Amino acid sequence: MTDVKKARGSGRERIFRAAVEVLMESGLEAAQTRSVTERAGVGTGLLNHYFRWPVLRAAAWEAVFEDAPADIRRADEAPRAAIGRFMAEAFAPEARLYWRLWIDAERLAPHDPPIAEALDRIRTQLRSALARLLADGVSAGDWQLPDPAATALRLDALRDGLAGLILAGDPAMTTDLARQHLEALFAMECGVAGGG
Amino acid sequence: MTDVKKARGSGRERIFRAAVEVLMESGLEAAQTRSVTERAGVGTGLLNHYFRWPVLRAAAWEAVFEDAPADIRRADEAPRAAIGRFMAEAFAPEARLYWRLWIDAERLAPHDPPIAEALDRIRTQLRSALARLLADGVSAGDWQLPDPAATALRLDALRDGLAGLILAGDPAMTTDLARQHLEALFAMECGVAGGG
DNA sequence: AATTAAATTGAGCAATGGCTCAATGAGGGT
DNA sequence: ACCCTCATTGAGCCATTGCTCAATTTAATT
Repeated sequence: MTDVKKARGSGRERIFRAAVEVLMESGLEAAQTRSVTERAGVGTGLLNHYFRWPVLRAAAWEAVFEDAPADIRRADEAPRAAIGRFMAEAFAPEARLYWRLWIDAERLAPHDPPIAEALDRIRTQLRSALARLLADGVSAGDWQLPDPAATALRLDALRDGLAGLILAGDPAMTTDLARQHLEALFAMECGVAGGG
Repeated sequence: MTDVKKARGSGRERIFRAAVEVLMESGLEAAQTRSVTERAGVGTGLLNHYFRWPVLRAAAWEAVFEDAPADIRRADEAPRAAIGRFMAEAFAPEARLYWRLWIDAERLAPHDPPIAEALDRIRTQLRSALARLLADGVSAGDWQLPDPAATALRLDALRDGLAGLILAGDPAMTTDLARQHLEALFAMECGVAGGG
């Protein structure tokens, strides 16, 4: 070994943390074992000693999204404030990394069981957190929704679709416009007449 | 050469047609040059003599979607009928192949210029065809929409998102449910109160 | 037939990327 | 010291895949 280990912890932990970092930088598909071992400062063999790449990759992916469901509605946050944040953060520049990871996971899921399982877990949690938030807003009288769970699913799916357009470089789609469309859907869901 | 050429035409044409077939069977990412030459019944060198793989792949992809924009609204079809078809066909089993090709293209576009250009062309045509259909329905008094173009974009994006959920194997999403959500959006866009 | 150009072939190149494995190092227990 | 176990290394294996290129066949022209 050279001398200075940048990161603390055992090789196993360092590899896992490095995997998370590499995923955030490169996305799911471009990420490679060599980038991970390089960043962790370990030999290539150690990664394969502790992990299988598809499993490590899925675990690191899940770690990235671990806190997301709880962040839908923060402690003591009013439903209105949480929805405001949801809209504001949905297409914020800082979210780009997460869109890419998310859409990569959707693409890989059919051929990558570990990713499919992780995606299912996080998606279920995210969607029920959003549905709960919407239902709480109804209880609080902030808005009306006939079926909060269905609305959550549509908001989720529309956000996915809009994020996909931005990532795919659709020249007619900007982050601002995407946010407006998402807000338009929410307004319609609440019974306000549709608009552009 | 063996003897019986399955397909007519020059090697160049046979390769192109084989590429289209392989795309439909394998999707954009799984498709390989060897599958194409094998199916075309030609040597591997011939493909590279006439094409560069990324270019051929994008051209074949575009050929698959070539007729789609015109098929949004068929000749002498009433707007109501066309929208009905749009909803019915959006998640039909026969459409699965196209969803996969579409979503593959969105994924590849950032790193694959030929695909990006083809995707842009088809997307623009599809979206304006849908917007025109929606506007015609307004003119015909079939429905009311404050901004048909914006509605077209939202229908487009929601369909993308829902198709992505199905393809990614979301256990909570079925083709029927997806159609209902898409129809729910259209109803809300037209001013009918939202529902699940 | 001879000549030229175009079509066609397929073994093999080169780069990629996950993973193996024999070797080495580092403690812990006796 | 001796042994045993676990951590660690990294050169190299192996499969994949787009693509090259020298050689061959086919076709048209004179």
